Amino acid sequence: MIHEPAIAAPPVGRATIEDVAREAGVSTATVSRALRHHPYVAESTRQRVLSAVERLQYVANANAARLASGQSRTVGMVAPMLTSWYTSELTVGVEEVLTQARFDLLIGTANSAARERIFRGDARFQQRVDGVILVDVFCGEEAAGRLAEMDTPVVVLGEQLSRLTSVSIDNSRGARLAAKHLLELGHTRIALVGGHTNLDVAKNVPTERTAGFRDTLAAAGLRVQPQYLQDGDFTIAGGRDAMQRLLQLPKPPTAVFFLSDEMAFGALQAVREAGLRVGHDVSIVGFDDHPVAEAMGLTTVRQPVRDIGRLGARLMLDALDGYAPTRHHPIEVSLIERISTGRPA
Amino acid sequence: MIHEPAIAAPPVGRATIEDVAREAGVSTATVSRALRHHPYVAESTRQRVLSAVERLQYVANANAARLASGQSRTVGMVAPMLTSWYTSELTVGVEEVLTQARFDLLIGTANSAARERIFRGDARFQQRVDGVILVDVFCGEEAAGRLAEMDTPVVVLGEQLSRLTSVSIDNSRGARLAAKHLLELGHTRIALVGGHTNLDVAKNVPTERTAGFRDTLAAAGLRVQPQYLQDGDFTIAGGRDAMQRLLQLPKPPTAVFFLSDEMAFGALQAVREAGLRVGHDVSIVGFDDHPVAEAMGLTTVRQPVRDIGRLGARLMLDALDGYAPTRHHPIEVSLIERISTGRPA
DNA sequence: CTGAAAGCGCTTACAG
DNA sequence: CTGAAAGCGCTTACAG
Repeated sequence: MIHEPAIAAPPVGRATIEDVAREAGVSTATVSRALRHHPYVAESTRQRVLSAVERLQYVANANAARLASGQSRTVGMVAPMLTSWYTSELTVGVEEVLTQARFDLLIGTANSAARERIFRGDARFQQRVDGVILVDVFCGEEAAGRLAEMDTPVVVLGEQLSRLTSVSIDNSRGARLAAKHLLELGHTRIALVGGHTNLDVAKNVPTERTAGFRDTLAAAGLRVQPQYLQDGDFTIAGGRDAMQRLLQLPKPPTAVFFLSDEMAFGALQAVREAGLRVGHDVSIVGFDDHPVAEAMGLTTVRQPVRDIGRLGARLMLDALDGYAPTRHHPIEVSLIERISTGRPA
Repeated sequence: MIHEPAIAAPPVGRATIEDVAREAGVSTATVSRALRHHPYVAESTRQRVLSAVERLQYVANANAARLASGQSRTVGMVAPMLTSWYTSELTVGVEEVLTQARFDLLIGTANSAARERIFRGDARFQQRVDGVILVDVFCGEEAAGRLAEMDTPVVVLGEQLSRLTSVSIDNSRGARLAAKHLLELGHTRIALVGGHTNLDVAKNVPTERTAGFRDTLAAAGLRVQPQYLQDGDFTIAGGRDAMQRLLQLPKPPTAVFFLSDEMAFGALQAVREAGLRVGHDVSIVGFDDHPVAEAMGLTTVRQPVRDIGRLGARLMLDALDGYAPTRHHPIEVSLIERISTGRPA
């Protein structure tokens, strides 16, 4: 025996805009307008719609909305080394702002092939997104010019380009702060550990930091001796190896500036393994203010990575709103003094 | 003077399925089938469609596809403390697998209100996703039973629940490995630093680890003295404070087990600040194998967090494919010996 | 301020 | 194996 339901069954699955329209006694067009804060909707009508929405637990189907409006409400982000601390942190900031504005984030890795295509204006990526955030892609002014021509807004993070909206720290200034700190402590035998081999794209980062550091030393009449220049590969292990090489020198440096905190972490370990005391026998300065840096007592140049991501996302939203003066947004760095630096022994 | 284009202008914007159909001389239905590896499409037809797709640089509009098929191709993930290392790492693993399968990931924070709603089967979240991955939500068997009744598949990460598909390490076993290691080194004055205040939800983690650790000590006729039990808040700073308290004891422990690497990082610093040597005066064991642990020389219980995320995502995809035997998937932990542990002085 | 209707670009029974 | 056509759930000129 089959039972007929006594009354019409409630709609299975989620309520649609039509259910809301019926419930509120208006058309679907009005529901759509009321929900998107369209002007020219009578306040009383809006209230009726809102209460129907509440009763029905209505949530608009994003796919339908996007299809109908032709807006994907999605921002693409292209970055190298997705799993690095830096990129994760940036992503968290971007995601935070985007999510709040009900935008989706589509993440792509920037291997060289992918980058090529973006710069050529390949449709595949652009078609799916309303705008693109480029992280540490370092394409140069020429490619940037082409990107500026596209109808898809572009925001660049980590580099300054004259024709694109961009957000980045002043790498040179950060390095100068580090140099100044070491000079003030009285160091003269100063080493610098950077890295190039591991960086497919972001070559300007080591270049700018190295230049800034040298400038400040030069102004004090000092220079980095060739044997005090080491490649640390921008990895923990590389930093450790570089530090070991420095310690084995006949006349080791009394202070070392590492272009990233992770390299400095490796160095702290190397110093300890050598039975020396950090901040005493050797002073160490990093760059980043990695979450673990405080616990390690590492003096470092702090860059607010998550804030950079947040600002980048906000600029993208502005651009999508049509309000987008193309300009560069510099972000402040600062020196955080901890126990890894001290006067030379 | 206005120039008429000599030939029809190429379609502005992206190619649609209709353009492809025209180009290939078939219907849109056939294009759709050919592209989704539908059986019953003649090989020659498929080839023609594929080459038209290539020529037109066609990419299907995901919004339209999702709307038409009724599948969101989106998986929701709910986790506490989105910015913690653990959650980020897990997310990377989940995202990796999902992206590969062309699924989107929608992330939500599991504050208590949000969790409440999920367990009540609130439609808002579920409506937008095909399935939900719950991270460290620790809802208990009762709520899990309700979740199991839903038509939306659920995968739980970090806890074992009888009626849900789940992935987690054996916390007790990890702690036992740590205890065994310290016992074998000859330690008897052993402390344990856990934390409860900072953990809104994942209370079973400290509980299970603590129990496992005590069991192994008990089997050796030892126990953790009350003054050797400290709360480290599961933060770096908390670990440091806890270590300082332990070192100030009239008879400090010779070894300390920290229930997380981050707490252990803080402890390493405290030991160094006290002028003592890690692995010599005090042995320290962590839990996680955080990316920085190796550089710190920290002996720890390794859990493959990213792998857990990957497996969780794969199980979700299986469930969405209809192949989903509900069961628990245990993940192996292992002890990584480094220089932070040694024989008691 | 509001509604009827077309349309966004796909997918999928249904019929052949 | 393939096509015509309906339909997914919205948005948006257009007309009132």
